Amino acid sequence: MGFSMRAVRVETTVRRDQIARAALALIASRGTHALSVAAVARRVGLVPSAIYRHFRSKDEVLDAAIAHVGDLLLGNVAAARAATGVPIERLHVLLGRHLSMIREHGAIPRLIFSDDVYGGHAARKASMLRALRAYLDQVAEIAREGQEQGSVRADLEPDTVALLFMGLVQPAAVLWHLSDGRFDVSTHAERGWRLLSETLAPRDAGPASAAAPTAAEIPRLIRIPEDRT
Amino acid sequence: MGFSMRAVRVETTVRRDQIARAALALIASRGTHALSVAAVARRVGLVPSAIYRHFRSKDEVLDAAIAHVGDLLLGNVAAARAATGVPIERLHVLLGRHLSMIREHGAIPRLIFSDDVYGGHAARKASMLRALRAYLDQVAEIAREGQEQGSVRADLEPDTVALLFMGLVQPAAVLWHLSDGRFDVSTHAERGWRLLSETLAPRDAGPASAAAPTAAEIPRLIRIPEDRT
DNA sequence: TGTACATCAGTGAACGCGCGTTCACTGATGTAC
DNA sequence: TGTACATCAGTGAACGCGCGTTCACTGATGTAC
Repeated sequence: MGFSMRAVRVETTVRRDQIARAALALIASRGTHALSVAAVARRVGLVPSAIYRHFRSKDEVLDAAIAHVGDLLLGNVAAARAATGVPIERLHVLLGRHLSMIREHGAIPRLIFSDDVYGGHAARKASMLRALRAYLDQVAEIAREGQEQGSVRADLEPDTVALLFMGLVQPAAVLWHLSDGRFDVSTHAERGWRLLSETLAPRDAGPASAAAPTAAEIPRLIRIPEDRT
Repeated sequence: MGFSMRAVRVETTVRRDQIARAALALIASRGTHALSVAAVARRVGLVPSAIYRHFRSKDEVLDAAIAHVGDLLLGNVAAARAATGVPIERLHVLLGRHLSMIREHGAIPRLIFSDDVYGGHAARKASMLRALRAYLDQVAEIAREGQEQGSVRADLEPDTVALLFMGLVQPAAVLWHLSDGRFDVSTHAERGWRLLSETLAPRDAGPASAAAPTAAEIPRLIRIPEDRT
């Protein structure tokens, strides 16, 4: 332990990936201020200055970690799609995967809210927003599929469904983290899901609300106008 | 501008409050890593070392800011209670207040997720959890009042209602921040609220779900076991 | 197949900056007599 | 009412530490001939 040995040379495409993963793991376990170049290097088995062979700055390492988060989220959607063809069940599977992702990589919410994202360059904030939006769009898309086949109320705006879905996950994540894992995420998720799926299901008899607008006349909510930069 | 002048002497109880507010304002506008002793001092009109006449460390300043957040949240509940006596309307008013609080003091979510809270002493994490829990308890209490007078479904666990309420606010906060205010919070909130209030309302005819457990047999969700420290 | 050279990942020492904190001091406000 | 002293908020210089980044170097891998 602790003795030094020259690390084996690895090509930069592989190292970049290792470094991004190490950065994300560090944030997950100890927060973004634990994300030092030295810590990342140690985790990968390199000396701090070696990081600069693969990234131009610490900022770029963070950007790579953020991109990795986006990949993980979309990977969950793909898995949920593969698991079942029934839209409602897809959402249920996705919920479960998202929650267990939080239990493992606590990183996501910490990254989203971290000062490094907010305070950083506008470009980084935008790429985080893009990743989140892509995820929400996927959830909305599943809701839309449900509407087409009649298992989801037609008067709901898919984007609203996506946001409610996100609202099922986020508070759970906050409490879980703050309580050091003592908050019972799965029980909350089950109860929340029961209510959400109940809300999504079409009413058995008659229109739910006479004045409910149709999907067509509701402007999109998640489509945020692009930044002018 | 920029010339120096000895600050007028103010007693420490007042200064402590000024400093806590300044710290929160700084976090709100520029994130927790903008919370330097120097920045806080400048904002209050003091020299950095003067902070140490009122707090033993930067950590204590942060603790004071967190306590202030708790006060703001509970203040919103009191205002909602004062505004109307109808439980459902109270929740609606509270939602509106909470959202405009986010628009002004972006600080809350940033603080909750900040590394300073997570990475800091367990005591700080615990006090943040306590503040949040107190708020959720208040929301649950309002839901319970609604159940007593029959305007909220009796088969819902009040704590679940509180978490769903929080779930209405949080994603909105995230998107609002990431999009630099371009995400339409109030539209999302209105749609989400319409669905939530619909979900809370008792079904007109018959039991919503035959197997739905009664409130009495559901263990409390938000009552997280105390830490053993 | 062998030799010479270019490429590029890894190393460790050194730098400079920001920031939290300490400390001896100043001077105004409040209190004791 | 006046004088002497204690208290305590405010000051500015200085410290030490952590950390991102640079740079000249090493040495293994790949390529040209």
